[in-house]
Amino acid sequence: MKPDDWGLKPEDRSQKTEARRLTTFLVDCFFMPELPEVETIARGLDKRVTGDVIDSVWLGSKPEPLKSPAAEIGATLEHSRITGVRRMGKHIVIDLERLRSRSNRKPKRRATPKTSRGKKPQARVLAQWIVHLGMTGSMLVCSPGAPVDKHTHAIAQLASGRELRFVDPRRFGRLSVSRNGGFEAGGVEPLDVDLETFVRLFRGRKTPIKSALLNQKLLRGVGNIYADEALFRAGIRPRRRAATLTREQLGSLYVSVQEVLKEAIALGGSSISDYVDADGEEGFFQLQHRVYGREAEPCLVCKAPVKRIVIAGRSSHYCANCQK
DNA sequence: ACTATTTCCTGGATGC
DNA sequence: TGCATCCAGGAAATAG
Repeated sequence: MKPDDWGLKPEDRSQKTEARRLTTFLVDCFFMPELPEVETIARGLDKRVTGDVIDSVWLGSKPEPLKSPAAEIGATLEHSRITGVRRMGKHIVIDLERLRSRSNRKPKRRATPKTSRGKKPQARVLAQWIVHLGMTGSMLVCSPGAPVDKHTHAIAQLASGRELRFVDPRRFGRLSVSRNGGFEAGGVEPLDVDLETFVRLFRGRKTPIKSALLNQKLLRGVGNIYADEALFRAGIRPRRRAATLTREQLGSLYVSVQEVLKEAIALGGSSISDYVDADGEEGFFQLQHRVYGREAEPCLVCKAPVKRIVIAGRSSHYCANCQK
């Protein structure tokens, strides 16, 4: 898109705006992982690594990405079979089934806990590997020979001969394990929640609706981009206090949030197949943003310039004409 | 109990 | 050319 297409003279745009647009574009290239991206990545991983066994684990020396003690992560992941990969909020949850180690198998120790004795023949010790991608994190399924990125923080060697790698240059991502498989993400799933529960989330809240949408303890999975997009579609300004929204507006927001997320998942799902492969990083189609990153560009509905303000330290984009 | 603000972290772009 | 500064983001920590 060239300046001419926007109907604006180049001198109308400040250099700062230009720089910000460029930055937003670059951020886009990283595919900031919000709910739809994480969903797509989790599905891709599920297809690739479910059934495989983690033989051994290497963890990097940088402490930030590790939320659980390194020793605990290692002990939990090694000798575990991956039974599935799914998404909870913005978290990737890798379900694990602990396998008895070789040394334990020899003495034929009784593996069945007393509580379930007689019900099931073999004990299934469940655990979970929880991954949060932060801003720039990625989970790659690689061949062992693939060059190791310098920002690699964890490598799980799989019995199939492949490796599952966690790479994150900015180290906002987090790794942790849940030894009993009881990870709780907090908040409700935007795509599962019913309208009544959704409406109740915002009752009596004085905080701007944008902040409430970003609060993972209320709704989990919505990030800065999809919050802006959902509010635009619902015709609600990001600074509106949550409690002041009418029931009708909340209903509209409910629909918009689900619409935006579902559309993004559909787009991701159709093109993500190679994203998690180190060699096949083709990226994936993204939902056409209507306001996010479009400061000073004409609103796609009314042509008024899109505004940018800062809420809770995050840039927020909206059309002052279409959103009330 | 809520809400608002600050902090962490890097790489790429800009400013002087 | 180079060095300092800014900026993006999620969530935990801190302050009010």
